[in-house]
Amino acid sequence: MMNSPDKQAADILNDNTLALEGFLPYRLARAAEIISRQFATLYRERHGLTRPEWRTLATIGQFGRITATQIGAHSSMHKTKVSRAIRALEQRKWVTRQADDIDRRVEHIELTREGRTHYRDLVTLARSYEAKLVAKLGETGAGQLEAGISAIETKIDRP
Amino acid sequence: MMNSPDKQAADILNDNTLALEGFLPYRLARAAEIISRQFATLYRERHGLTRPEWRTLATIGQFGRITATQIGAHSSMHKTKVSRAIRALEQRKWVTRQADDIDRRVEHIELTREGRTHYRDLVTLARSYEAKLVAKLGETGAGQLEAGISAIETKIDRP
DNA sequence: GCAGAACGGTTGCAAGTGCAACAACCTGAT
DNA sequence: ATCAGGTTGTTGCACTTGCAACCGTTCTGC
Repeated sequence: MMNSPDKQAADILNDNTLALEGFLPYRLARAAEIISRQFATLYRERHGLTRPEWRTLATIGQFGRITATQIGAHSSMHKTKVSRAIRALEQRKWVTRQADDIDRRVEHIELTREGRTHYRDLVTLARSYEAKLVAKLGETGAGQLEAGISAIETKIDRP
Repeated sequence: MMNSPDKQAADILNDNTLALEGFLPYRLARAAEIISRQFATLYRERHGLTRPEWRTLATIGQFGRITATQIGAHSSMHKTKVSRAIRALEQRKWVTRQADDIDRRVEHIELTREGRTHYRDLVTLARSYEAKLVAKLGETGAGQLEAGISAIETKIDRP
C-alpha cells in the first residue's frame, strides 16, 4: 500500500472548502422544506391543521379504520406525535376511538361524518397541489424527482 | 409499512382516497428526513453539533469571514437559529466575532484555529458521506435526484 | 437635519418535538 | 399458573423552534 505522487497532488489541488449549496443532503433538505412549507400553509389556512394532524387525517382517511401504531408506521411519525395528533382530531370531533374487543391495548380510529367531509377536502386539496407542483416542475423534472426519491426509498436502509 | 395487498390495490383504484405513500410532497419530505437524520447522526456523534450548528459552521468555513444575516441567507435558516448557533460555536471557541468598523450593527464571524480544524473534518465527513450516498443511489438515481431538486430550486418561487 | 422606516442581531415566550419512563395489557416458556 | 419480556398508547420533561417584540444603529425623504 503506497502513497502515489498522484494522490498527493490530488490532495493539494483538492479544494479544502465545501460548497453548501452544492451538497446533496443540504439541497434535498432545503427542497423538501420549501415544498413542505408551501403545502403546509395551504392546509393550515384551510383547515387549521398542523403537519402531524394532516398526516394523521390523511392516513385514517386512507384506511378507514386503523390503530395509532399503524398510523405511525404508515406516515413515518413517532408515536407521541401520532398520539397527540389523534387527540387533537378527536377534540375537533373529526375522529372517534373504539376499543378493540380482543386486545384491550389497541384502539381503532375512525373518521366521523364531519371528519370524512374534511378528508374529502384534504384529498382534493392535495391532488390539486400535487398537480400544480408537477406542472411547475415540468413532466421531466417531476419524473426525475420521483425517480430520485424512489432510489432513496429502495436503496437507503432507514435508521 | 403495514398495508394489506387488497387494501392497497383498492387505494390505487379508489378515487375518494389519497395514497399518502404516493403523494409527492410527502415522499419528498420523508426522503429528506431519512437522509438528514442519517447524516446528522454522523456529525453529532463526531463533533456533537446540532443541525443548525453544522450548517453555520459549514457556511462560515466556506466564506471565511461572514455576517449572521449572510449565514442565514446562504444556509436557509431563520436569523434566530443562526444567532443561537453562532453563540454555541462561540462558546466552544470555534468562532470569533469582530465588530464592523463602519456599520456598528454588523458583526463579522470567523473561525478560530480550532474551528478551522473542525471545519476541515466537517468537509471530509461531508464529502465521504455524499460519495457513499451517491454510490448507494447509483449514478442514475443520484443524477435524477439532483435534477429533480434543481427543478425545485429553479422553478418554485420560495415563500 | 430630522422623523420614521429599515436593518442587524438578540431575547421572551408559547408551541412543538423526541426521549425515556410509565401503566396496562398480551404472549410464551417454564 | 406464573413471570419475564414485549407491545400499545400516554405522559412528564428537557430541549428546540418560530414568531413577535425589542434595542441600537443606519438609511431615506422631506
